Amino acid sequence: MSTHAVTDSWVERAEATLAAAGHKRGGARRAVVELLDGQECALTAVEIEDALRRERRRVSRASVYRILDELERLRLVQRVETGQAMVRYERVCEHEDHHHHLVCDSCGLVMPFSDKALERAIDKLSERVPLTVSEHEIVLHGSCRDCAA
Amino acid sequence: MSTHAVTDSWVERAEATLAAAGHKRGGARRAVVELLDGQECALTAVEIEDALRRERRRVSRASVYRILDELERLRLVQRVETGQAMVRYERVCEHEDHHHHLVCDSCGLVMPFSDKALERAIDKLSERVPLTVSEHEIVLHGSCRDCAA
DNA sequence: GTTCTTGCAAAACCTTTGCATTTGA
DNA sequence: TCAAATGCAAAGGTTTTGCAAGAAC
Repeated sequence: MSTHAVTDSWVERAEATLAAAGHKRGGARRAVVELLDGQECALTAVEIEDALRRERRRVSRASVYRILDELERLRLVQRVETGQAMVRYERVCEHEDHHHHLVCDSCGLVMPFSDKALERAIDKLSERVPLTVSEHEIVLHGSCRDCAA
Repeated sequence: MSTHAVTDSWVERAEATLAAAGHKRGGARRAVVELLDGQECALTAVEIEDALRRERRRVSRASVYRILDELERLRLVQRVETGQAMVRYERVCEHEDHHHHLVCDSCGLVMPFSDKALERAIDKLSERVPLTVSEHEIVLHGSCRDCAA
């Protein structure tokens, strides 16, 4: 659903956006950006730190948070609130289809899904509401197949 | 949109459900339940504590959390995740129309909204997804009228 | 050389837990 | 009398911040 041919386009956009915003390059940020680019779904800061440690690219937790914060400000990543105490983050791809999340409340599994009818309903609705809507987030909670069994 | 004629029905249902679950009555819980019943939208634990202090019904923060936790377990209240660091809680009314939330990212204002087409889209979608869906949450982010001006 | 980046440790913040006391049935 | 409810203080877990050293431009 996400990483097809153009593996590096989001990374490239991220680098360009960061440079345009006056940032210098740094190893920690590069590691986080590259990791996020390879993910199908949203990760927590701790998961990011652990994944990087596993690939021997240790980055301090404070840096992970600072980097995510900056990427979010530049709209390169977005937060995903799943009601699981820790915030999750995932890259934002222009042109690629927008997805939302399914959360298994029993084991914590998070999966992406997308639905055109839902997006249409949201778009129409967004025009009739007392808010200039910039983003929306939809989370479905329940039991995944393993847990429901 | 919410509190019309039957002001006390949710409070009564809450009392009955709590009693049926083997709970005794207590002043702190009664204060929280009555406060929630008068709200149009979701509050955080701290907001609840402050509101109760203002009406001279001081309840310790630990009790507020314990009470909300129990009310949530009994499905009398539900959590609302708005991406604002603190979890919000609001009462759950059967038969009353289900609503979702608009969040102003600049001032933090939270408003309810509801939309039939959106609910239909969610219901249909819920059948086609690899999760037995029990709940869903929709949050629209943007700028409220005051902040967009 | 100046500014951004990073790590470490400490702080801040929200939420939960342990324990002793009070209260309800 | 027994179980539940409550307050207080302490602990837990996530996220943020201060500061100094290092890297980029």
